[in-house]
Amino acid sequence: MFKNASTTEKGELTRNTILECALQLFREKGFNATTMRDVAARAGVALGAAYYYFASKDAIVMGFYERAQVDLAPVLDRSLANAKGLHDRVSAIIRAKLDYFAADRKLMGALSAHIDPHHPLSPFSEETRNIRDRDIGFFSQAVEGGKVHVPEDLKAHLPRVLWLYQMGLLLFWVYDSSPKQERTRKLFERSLAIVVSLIKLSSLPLMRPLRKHVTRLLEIAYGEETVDVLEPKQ
Amino acid sequence: MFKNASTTEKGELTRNTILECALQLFREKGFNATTMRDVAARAGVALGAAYYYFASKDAIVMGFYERAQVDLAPVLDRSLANAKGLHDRVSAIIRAKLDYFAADRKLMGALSAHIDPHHPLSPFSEETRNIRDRDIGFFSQAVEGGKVHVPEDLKAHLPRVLWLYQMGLLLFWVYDSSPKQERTRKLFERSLAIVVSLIKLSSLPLMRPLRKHVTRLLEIAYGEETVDVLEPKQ
DNA sequence: GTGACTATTTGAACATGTTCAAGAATGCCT
DNA sequence: AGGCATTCTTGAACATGTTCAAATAGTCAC
Repeated sequence: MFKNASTTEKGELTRNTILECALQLFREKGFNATTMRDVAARAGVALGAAYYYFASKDAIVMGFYERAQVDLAPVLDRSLANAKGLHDRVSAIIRAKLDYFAADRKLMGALSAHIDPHHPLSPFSEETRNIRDRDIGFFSQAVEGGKVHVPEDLKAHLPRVLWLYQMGLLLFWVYDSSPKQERTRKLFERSLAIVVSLIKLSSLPLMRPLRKHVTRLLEIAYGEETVDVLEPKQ
Repeated sequence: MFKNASTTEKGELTRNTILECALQLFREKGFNATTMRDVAARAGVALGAAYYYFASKDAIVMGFYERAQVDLAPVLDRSLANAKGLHDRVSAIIRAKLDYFAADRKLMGALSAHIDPHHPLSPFSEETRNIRDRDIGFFSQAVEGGKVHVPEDLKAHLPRVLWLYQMGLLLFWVYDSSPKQERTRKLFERSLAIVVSLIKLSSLPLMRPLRKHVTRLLEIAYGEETVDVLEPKQ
């Protein structure tokens, strides 16, 4: 998500300098209080250079996030390799992220402001699909190696549901003003226990009607309904 | 949520003129494409006058929302008076809102952008507590007159949960690009059926452990934990 | 009417995100 | 070396949200 892919080492160096200086300033003064003029000055370039490499102020944060995804991939692979059950695997993924982003919690708020799926920086947008799909991929792996039998109909949706669950948690965490975000920690522990229990219960024959309802709901929400759109209301 | 409460009829007139003209322009051109200079010009006042009455461009939308709450109150009272069961009562409340805001769906997006609870325009902020509590009050009424037995521990939280459910739905609706937001309609129907079923099931003895878990979770999320903060993990 | 005080209105100025035409630097080919 | 194309850099200018000192209008008491 940057404006001009540098084709030279010199350009790459300038881009990285701008990115690093911006992140420094964001951490020191906050995203909102840092101006692009501040960034350009610290990087020792002209204001226009910042815009040559980054489409907008927000896009700098996206640059950070994209790099984070690259950094995190090996960490997540390792975490998954070391965790056995579904609970531990999902927990490991989310913890790895909370740890990685701990020093930049405030900065994450600049990303979380983009709810509109049409905004290029939104977690739900077409432009960020690549990041999203890779992230969801880790949850797929968590489910696959989680030693819990998940019914096929739910299994198709579960990685994305877990991803949404994670996004909700991260959002709560970003704005959690409790000491060391302990509220998020507690919420995480308890909610994950419930989520995993519900997943385990989902294959019970007793749960089938509810499960059908829920998967149907997810299809609607994702805009991925199957052909029975004229199905009569039950 | 306006900056200067008008003490004169003249001031009140000017404020309303600015508000009406702004809303016109927001509907015609969209919130983002409308400038405060556009607003001032259409209202026939100076740019500074707009800021004398409204703290910011966003605050104009909040002015609209506050007025909507006033408009909606009698509608919601009537809707509740005409609906009998919990499902119908909650449905009536949410439908009334979807209907009222139908012509201004895009404009609602300007409000929904404020996730940060510390932002004065956020649905979760201290500044909007008054609006929030009144809205939650309607859900309390829906629960009270809904002819469903709700266990006491859950009952304390249910109006707020239903309010959150509604906010999620409205958010989905704001960004729903399907024809006539039919996806929202389907999601609403199905999800409300599930929500009401879960509420009905909540008083079963079988559900007590889960219910305890969930109410505990809600307490954490709201930052309203009771004294057993040192409770050992089970 | 005058003076004091308050409320309202004004528009130039400011702050900051963003744009863009022009110039400089670099690399390749003849 | 010169010419050309591409990339990078610049900073003035623009757009728009916002501020604020000064001017104007209105009210009340004397």
